[in-house]
Amino acid sequence: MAMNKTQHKRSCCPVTCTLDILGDKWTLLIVRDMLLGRCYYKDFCQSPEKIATNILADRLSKLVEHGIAEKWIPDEENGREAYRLTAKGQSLKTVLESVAQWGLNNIKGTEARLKPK
Amino acid sequence: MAMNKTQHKRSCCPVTCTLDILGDKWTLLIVRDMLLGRCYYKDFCQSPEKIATNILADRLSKLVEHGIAEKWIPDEENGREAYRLTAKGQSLKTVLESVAQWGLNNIKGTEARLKPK
DNA sequence: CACCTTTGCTTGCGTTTTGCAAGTATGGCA
DNA sequence: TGCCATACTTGCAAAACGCAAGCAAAGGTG
Repeated sequence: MAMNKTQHKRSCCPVTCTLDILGDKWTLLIVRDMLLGRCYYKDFCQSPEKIATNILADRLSKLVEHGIAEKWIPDEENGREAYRLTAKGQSLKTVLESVAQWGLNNIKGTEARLKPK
Repeated sequence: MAMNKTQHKRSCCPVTCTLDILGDKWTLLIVRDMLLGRCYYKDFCQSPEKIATNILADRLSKLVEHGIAEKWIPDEENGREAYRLTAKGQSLKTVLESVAQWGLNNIKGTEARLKPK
């Protein structure tokens, strides 16, 4: 999948710059899952939207690259690698909440169903 | 440009459904411009991000199709067609504000420079 | 400790979307 | 009536996406 070439900034508008990082159909869904406490690659694959694995790998590396997420090893019995949000990533919670609220108010058939893991 | 086939809903999550409509690099910028009072095709073309005209036409038609924007004729001396947000579109203001605030807080070099027209 | 399964990716390839340039149709104005 | 600005559409190459398959490494099992 495409790697990061030095990316052109379309403008200095904060909306534009945020969209340059988060403006696609998948990135915020991964952030959503992380906010719900999911952290393993497998967890993201199993979300109901069924992201393709190449897209997932690409978005995770970009989230890390932008300092929104980071890799770490949870202290559980198995020492598998995982991902979690940085403070910068955690601060996306307000964005996610406003997006979710707009969807609930304006799109019929939506439902806040996902539960923290 | 690709017209709307009956679109598959990835899940009932309000974040997902919102991203199915707004999740790309351009749509929210058009909404931003409309919130700032811009309404003519030309106005959107002249924003600093320099959207391509085929993308703009496509996004405008999708915004209208989703009931976020509508065409209307302003009562000015010239009777040109224009676009404006519906109530549903206006309610995206909170989303835009949270996105803009996150950008201002987390991306260096961003600046809220655009002024209402 | 050999083998099997799960996990976390990468690769290939056909389809869709994007970006850029050029072309066209329509309305307003002189 | 002719010109110019506006509001698009069209064509095409390049990039991104979506799907299936493959693969390496870690863990668990007998």
